[in-house]
Amino acid sequence: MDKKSKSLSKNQKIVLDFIQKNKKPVKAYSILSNVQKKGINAPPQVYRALDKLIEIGKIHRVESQNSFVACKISNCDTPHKTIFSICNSCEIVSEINDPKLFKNLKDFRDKDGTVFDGYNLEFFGTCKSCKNKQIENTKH
Amino acid sequence: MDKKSKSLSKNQKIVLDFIQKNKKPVKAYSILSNVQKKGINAPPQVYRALDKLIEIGKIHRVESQNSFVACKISNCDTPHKTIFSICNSCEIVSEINDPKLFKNLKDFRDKDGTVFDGYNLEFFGTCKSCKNKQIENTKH
DNA sequence: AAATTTTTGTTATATTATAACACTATACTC
DNA sequence: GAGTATAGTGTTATAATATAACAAAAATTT
Ligand SMILES: [Zn+2]
Ligand SMILES: [Zn+2]
Ligand SMILES: [Zn+2]
Ligand SMILES: [Zn+2]
Repeated sequence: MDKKSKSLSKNQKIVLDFIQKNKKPVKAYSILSNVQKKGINAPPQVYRALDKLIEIGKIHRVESQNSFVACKISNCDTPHKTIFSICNSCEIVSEINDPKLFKNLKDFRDKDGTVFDGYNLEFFGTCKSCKNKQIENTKH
Repeated sequence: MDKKSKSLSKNQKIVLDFIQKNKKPVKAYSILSNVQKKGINAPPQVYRALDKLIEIGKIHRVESQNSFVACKISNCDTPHKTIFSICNSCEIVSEINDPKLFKNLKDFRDKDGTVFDGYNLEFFGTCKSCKNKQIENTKH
């Protein structure tokens, strides 16, 4: 029985459910205030659930934002092998599923020949929607 | 006159000097406590200097550690194009200078064709020194 | 020298995350 | 199924990281 098929605890379900409902990444204290009606009262309850959900790969942490987002890649059952694109303007985050890039990163060795267990890659730019808005604004 | 050749202010010099003296990344409040004797009294003074030093590429932020490290790549004059290897055990950080990987990341486009301004890549593993220590320990 | 921009110093506060402890639920083992 | 180990819960307090806001000084530009 692998990690993924183990059933989640009550708090883990509540937190995961809230993260999955959001298109954008969410912050820990935003999660907290949104799930208080479900009986989660304090930060440690949220952070514990987050830790577990990250460990089993259901969510990822967006390091540059201190935020958390649901995994969008069905077979992403491990944590710490993540690639995101992040819009500098609207802060929307997309998980990137690019086989060639995966391979490049998986095969990477440093000068010593050290193999790495995991990685996190975050690309920064302006998303299509924000770019269009900027063009709109310069027209007027 | 490019950003790099502009001379640094007093506080910027103090903070950069301290970061460069350290082999490992340093935390903001560790910087603060270590430079108080030089007349830097409060967090904003440190964070402002850090922001500027990051902007001009003299230092980088290690996102997964909330820490700051001097740039080790002479021609790394832009921020936000960074690759690090990080030891899970001793937390030592090395900036990676790998032309092939640079090219892969520079050339990456998402499905939309969006071009990215920058990226941050952090590899996680066990450094050679820590791996050797682990082997030592299993011997006894 | 006046105006603008950058940097400084300071106080207060916001945001993010964990320590510690007592207790409960679930899973595992014999 | 009783005993035991493991994982999860609830709670309070506090640690660690980062920024807002404002007034003053210094450096740079015009
Ligand atoms: Zn994923
Ligand atoms: Zn956007
Ligand atoms: Zn660098
Ligand atoms: Zn190490």
